[in-house]
Amino acid sequence: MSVTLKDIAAIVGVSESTVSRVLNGIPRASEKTSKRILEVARSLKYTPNEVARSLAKQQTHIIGLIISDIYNPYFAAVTGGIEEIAGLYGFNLIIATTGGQEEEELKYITILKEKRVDGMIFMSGRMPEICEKTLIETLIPTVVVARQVKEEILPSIHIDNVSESYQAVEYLIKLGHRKIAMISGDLGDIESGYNRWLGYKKALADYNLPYRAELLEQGDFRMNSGKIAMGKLLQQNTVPTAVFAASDAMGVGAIKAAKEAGLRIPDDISIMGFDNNLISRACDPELTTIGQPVKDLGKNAMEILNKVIKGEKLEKRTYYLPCELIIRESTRLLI
Amino acid sequence: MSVTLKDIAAIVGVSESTVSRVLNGIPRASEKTSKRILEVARSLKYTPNEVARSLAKQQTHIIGLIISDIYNPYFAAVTGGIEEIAGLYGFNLIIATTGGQEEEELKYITILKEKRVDGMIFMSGRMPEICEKTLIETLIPTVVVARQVKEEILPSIHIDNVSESYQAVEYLIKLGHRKIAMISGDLGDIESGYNRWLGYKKALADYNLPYRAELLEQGDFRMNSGKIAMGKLLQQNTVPTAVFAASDAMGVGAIKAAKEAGLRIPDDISIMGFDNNLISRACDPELTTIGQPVKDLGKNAMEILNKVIKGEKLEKRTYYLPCELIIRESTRLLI
DNA sequence: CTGTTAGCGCGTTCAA
DNA sequence: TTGAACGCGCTAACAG
Repeated sequence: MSVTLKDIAAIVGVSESTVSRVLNGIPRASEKTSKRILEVARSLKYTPNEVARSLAKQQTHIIGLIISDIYNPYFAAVTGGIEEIAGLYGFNLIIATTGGQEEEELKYITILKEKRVDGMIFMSGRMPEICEKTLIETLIPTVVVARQVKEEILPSIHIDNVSESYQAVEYLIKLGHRKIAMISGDLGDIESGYNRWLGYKKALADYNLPYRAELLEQGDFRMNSGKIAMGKLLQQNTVPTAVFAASDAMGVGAIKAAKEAGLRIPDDISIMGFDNNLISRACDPELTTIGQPVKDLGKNAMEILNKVIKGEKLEKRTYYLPCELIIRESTRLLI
Repeated sequence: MSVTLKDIAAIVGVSESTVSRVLNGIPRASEKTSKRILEVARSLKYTPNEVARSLAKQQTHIIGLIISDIYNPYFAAVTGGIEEIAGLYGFNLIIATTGGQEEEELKYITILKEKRVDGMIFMSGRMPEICEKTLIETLIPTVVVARQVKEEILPSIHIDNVSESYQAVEYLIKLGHRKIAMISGDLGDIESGYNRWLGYKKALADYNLPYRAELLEQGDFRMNSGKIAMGKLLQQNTVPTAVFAASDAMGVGAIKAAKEAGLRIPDDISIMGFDNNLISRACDPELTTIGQPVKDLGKNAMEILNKVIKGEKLEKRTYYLPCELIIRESTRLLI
């Protein structure tokens, strides 16, 4: 097939190990043979066989990423962040998409283990117990992204929805708003629903603003529900001067409704949306952003994973994305 | 480390080769030992070492994907398509993003060769000669996506921009439109610019509609340029009843301008955009689509690559995505 | 400074 | 039906 160490050794008239050392830049071989070896290697277009090397060194320099869906821009962004940092540390990325199906997830955990990846990152909508158990059993360094883990064994990283939502609302308050409405998602969704609402409530409390039930509308994170919710908000007595939506999609919906009602944005009303990276960037590339982009979630995950692989001790098992705010100013979302 | 064939062999009291055969389902070994081997393997949670297997069999079951940017939903979609089909054939995907930089591209071609991937898919904004040359030299089965290749060596697959643009315009014509404007991209861009414009022109000609220079405006594929272009189109004498934009982003921009001018869509004017998957889906998940999704580009690429890997002969070197139309009806893009 | 030897874990003849 | 032996390509420990 392709040229090997042996071939080079034969031509130069030395042993394989000498060639290996020279090619790996290991301490001083005699300059003469060293030079000759490099020459021959180049002229033969020698390409080291990483598979053989992996077998010998028991490490593949490959990270396995288990993800539910790459079409989703949110996941794509995180994936990009992971790849970026992985490259920095000399890792390549194998991606495995599961469609969020447990069966597929288990299948890929096995495949990645067979491939002897150096580490894994698991990011899915849910974190089935069986998957967590299987991941732990592989003994392969693994980091879980954005899901609460049962056991405190696998390190995980999350977006701190409470704190970020808090800061978004705080931002509005500091702009002078007093009547701030919220379009939340399903409050049964602990992270994106309940916790974002919690942050909203906390911010109001801390700034001594009354929490008014009529200023809360629930949606389903999708655009149309935001539009409907906004419609309701506009029809009641206390019309808000600002609205905070739990997803950017709902934020866009809210903008739609507001404009249809003849309101100007942001002159008449400010609308802010929690960035899920689904819409904002696509709709307006010029959009100003505050805080860190979603891809940092991936970057951080990979940084943590790298530490685990290197055997460094982690300060904690549960990390939160150390960011200010992942939102965009709705005023720029105008279409 | 982990349990190997040898371990199992020792316990059962047979040779490694027997274990290997049984575990690989190779012809009949005596049922008794066979069963015992499987038992032991399971109880020891034996996981075959794919790295060793790769070395022995000289195939890794890995496909390398070289891509400029995973954040771009267009590339993400193609990637998803590739992964989907790759999985079907038992391949895993290593992704390498290059930011479109030649240097990085060359670097990754080398890395993937070292990793002895079974095949590669190259998809970038451009196709530098040096990259093409390097790809060919690797002797690894490779398929190029969406770029014209110099040599007729590497098989490639493209979107047929002329034909699709033609069909988009034809669609509008069949809806009864006679004054159809086009917002093109940079005509210096052969594929997305010139060819889409060409399809537009051809369709008009085939249906005996006059080509009017004043109905053509150029943009830069981005939303804002579409808005500006639309503004100009609306200020002249012959106001079009339909507009075809060379990108969905420009289509959205056109919609913006039209609405600001007080036009209702699609009642007053129809707007259609060439789908680049950048905006449409994000802005309106309910959007009706015509034709095949972008991800099919990836699917097809992987199907072709698989044939090459299997050693099947290809009927041709240059493929076109066998689709009708990759567009979306602008009327649903309304925001 | 360099060669020898011994793996890494598995697949695959070729005999037995 | 099964086992022994060798090879895949490279690394690493130990002599020399």
